[in-house]
Amino acid sequence: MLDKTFDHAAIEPRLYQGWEDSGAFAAHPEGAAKPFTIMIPPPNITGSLHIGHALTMTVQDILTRFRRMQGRDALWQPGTDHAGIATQMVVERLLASQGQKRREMGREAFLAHVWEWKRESGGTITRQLRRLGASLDWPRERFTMDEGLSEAVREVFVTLHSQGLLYRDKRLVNWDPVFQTAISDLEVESREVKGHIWHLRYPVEGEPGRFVTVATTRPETMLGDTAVAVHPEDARYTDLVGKHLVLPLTGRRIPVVADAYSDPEKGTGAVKITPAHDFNDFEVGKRHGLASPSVLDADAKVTLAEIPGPWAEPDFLRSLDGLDRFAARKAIIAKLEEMELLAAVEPHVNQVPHGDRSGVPIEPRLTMQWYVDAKTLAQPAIRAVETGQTVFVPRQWENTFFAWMRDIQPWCVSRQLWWGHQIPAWYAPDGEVFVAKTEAEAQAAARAKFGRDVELVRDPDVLDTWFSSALWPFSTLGWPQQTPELAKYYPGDVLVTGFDIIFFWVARMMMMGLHFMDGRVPFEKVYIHGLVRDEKGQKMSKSKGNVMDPLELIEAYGTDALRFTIASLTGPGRDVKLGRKRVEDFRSFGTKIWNAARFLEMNGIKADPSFDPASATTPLARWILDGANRAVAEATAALEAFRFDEYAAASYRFVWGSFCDWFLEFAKPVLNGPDGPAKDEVKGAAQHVFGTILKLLHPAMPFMTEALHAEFGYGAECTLIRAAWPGAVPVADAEAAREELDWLVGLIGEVRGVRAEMNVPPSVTVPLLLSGASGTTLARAEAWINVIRRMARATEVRPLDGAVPKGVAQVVVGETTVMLPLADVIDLSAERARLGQARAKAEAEAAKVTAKLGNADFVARAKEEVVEENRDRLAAFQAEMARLDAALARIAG
RNA sequence: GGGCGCUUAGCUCAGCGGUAGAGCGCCUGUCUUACACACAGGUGGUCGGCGGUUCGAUCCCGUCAGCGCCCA
Repeated sequence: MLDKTFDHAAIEPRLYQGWEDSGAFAAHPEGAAKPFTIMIPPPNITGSLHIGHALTMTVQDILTRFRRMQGRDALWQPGTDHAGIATQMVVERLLASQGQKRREMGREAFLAHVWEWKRESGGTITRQLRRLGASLDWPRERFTMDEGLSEAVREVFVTLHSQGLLYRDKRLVNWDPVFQTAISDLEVESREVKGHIWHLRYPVEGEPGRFVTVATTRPETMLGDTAVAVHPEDARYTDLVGKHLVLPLTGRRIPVVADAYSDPEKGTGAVKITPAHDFNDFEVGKRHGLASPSVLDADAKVTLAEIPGPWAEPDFLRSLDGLDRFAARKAIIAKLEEMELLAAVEPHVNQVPHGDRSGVPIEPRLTMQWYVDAKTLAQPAIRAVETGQTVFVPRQWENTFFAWMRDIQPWCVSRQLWWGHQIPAWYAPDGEVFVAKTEAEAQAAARAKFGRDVELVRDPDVLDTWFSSALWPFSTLGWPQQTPELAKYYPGDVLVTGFDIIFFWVARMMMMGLHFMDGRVPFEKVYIHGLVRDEKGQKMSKSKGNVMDPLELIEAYGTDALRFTIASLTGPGRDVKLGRKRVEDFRSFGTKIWNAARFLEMNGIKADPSFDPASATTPLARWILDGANRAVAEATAALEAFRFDEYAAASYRFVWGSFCDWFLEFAKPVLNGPDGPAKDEVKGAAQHVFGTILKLLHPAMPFMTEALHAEFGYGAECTLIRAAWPGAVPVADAEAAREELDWLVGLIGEVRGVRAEMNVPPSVTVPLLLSGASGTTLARAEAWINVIRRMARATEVRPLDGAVPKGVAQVVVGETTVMLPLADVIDLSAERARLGQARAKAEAEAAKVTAKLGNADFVARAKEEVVEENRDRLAAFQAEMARLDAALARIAG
């Protein structure tokens, strides 16, 4: 006996264990089945399951389970990401709380702590993915820093370097003063900050009393100014171009240069150029051959090292040495004001770049870093999307991808961190660099170069975390070894992710995949889903206090409820607004299925493989079998098209709206009746369709469906996951069955409607008298008498013979007028009003169609079938009006 | 400033050239022997505004407005 309710807390973990232990999630590279591959976006090892994971992983698991049931050799590749900065931050903080400092303990000891931390805490997210029911092939789990993936990283680094696509360069980078590392453009976010624009007066050399006023938002960098730029066509400054100014404080002579970068409309039209501390100024400096002294160090504190004396204000400059950039700003402004060189101060809202992890303003800093030539690698990736080798779903995201890729900048891949893949480059004492997979190879190269052994020092930096993530689609399959997995599962079928990492990850996988896998894309489709927001559409954040914990929802409502809710809300290109209430609502659907199962069980219905749908003879069996066929077709098409909302809706509609609301009710009289072929057929159809329902819903609701599958004997426990996805079964004369059942549903609906409107209590049952009924209708009424009695609260159904009884309510069903004698309860004027209303409605519709058909243009130009359809509709409305007129006439007297 | 998207019933959203739909909510009944996480019935919309294309526009085009996101 099934329990009264589905005990998710007890059943879900047991079934998951069962699947995992029986190898149900395993891919079979040795098998012949067509593969279906999804690479998990590797969660950070520092992470724990949040609601966004719940969305993306549910979507991936639905696809994986669906394709697996279709007979595909499904590989959903699991793994985690080492997450350089994030992890280093977490461990460093942990150590700090124990009074230990990273730099004091040294690199080796620190890394040992990180690995230790990973062993203890790194498995959190993978345990939580199991709670979500994710059918990942766990024995294949990879980690971006495991030995194999590290080998792939070295291989790629060395190969790109040898191809000239990876190089060292001294350029401006985004420097994060908190983490003391370079970060990529993508890790920088622009934030609005209220600040000021300061107007500084720089004296013109040799013309006492003459000044050029420059406007700047960063006065503290003026120590590093090496020019002032004006627009070449700015008449105000034409005579100054080529002359020199005397930079206050340092006393340095700096030229006035003409450069179109200076915007005459902005500020004063003259702009100070600080090549070492501003990306635009750096470009200007290159064009004019300017020096680029740095005036801020790794901590973003003032350094005088690159500002040679003699200085104009030596005491003041010395007081700045080692001062934080913002303190230096204050000091310099005060000093310039004192010197009467501050012309004006205006309030201003700045767009200030911030480190996305540290949250502090980043500092452009001139350093030597490793770069990947992204521009070159991007070209094949752009072409692959243009030609449809990789298709984004929804398509509009391709624009986002193109916009980024067509304007891509060199990718800075080195990071001044310890946790990550250490760069495989070694330096000789003279600075010569040797890039090699191992130190031995680097030594050999050095020996060949110098003719003797030299002492090599390895580059201390590590690679950007996204460097290894970019290789994920093939490194996880064993590359650079040519493994059977690599041969079978590359390229992947679909990559599922949010739009926020199209640049970070999708674009880079495309570049690396195409480059290292013989021009083959890493995945054929990219499905981009929305963000999870709260029920008001607000982004979830800890500070707003509106975060939802998926694990808490799972505990409260069960995994299936959460997953089905997510599927229902995941429409195309839309964010998912999720509230607790939504999950609670959709849990009802699971309960509904559970109760239907209990009903089947108490009627002795269980799996019966001997039942042949093609041999069904009763309209009821044929109708529900045909309905199941249609639901399967809709759901399958929806899943093929990544329409998770439609998949959920089609399943929901069929299960609740057809199977439970009508079929089970229609079946009750038969099931309560005598044993025999009719009962056997209803039971056969019921178990068959219920089996189909379990399969249909398994991708979205894996646990309850798997439990019921075993309970009803469709198969051993934990075998539904491998059951064949349902297809259409042959059903004889489905059309006729549909017509008959539609009539029945229509009749019951109409009778219920009129009874409710007339306020007839359910306890009052009345006969149904048929007027104008065809032979077919009379035969149907007789055949379904027990159903009609029960569902339409009727005592009997018979043709009207003789006079119309006093006080009837009437409804039109097709050609028939159904009369309900309600002498005691009927309100004649209300009934007249009701019929009048129905007639008015039919008349209004008829008028609309008449007008349409009266339009010569419409008849001449519209498609023939549309015209025909409207003629049919007009006839139907007119017939209905006639019957309603007759009904009104009957009660008139 | 550039780009993308959204605006349909009280709420959340489907539909996207030819009868406006769903779920939830709300209202009215009902503990009808699977289910009150239920059953039955009902209420509710000039499909953001204005133009255009078309025999016909919620749907296509233009424009305006509001909202959201991305990039500068």
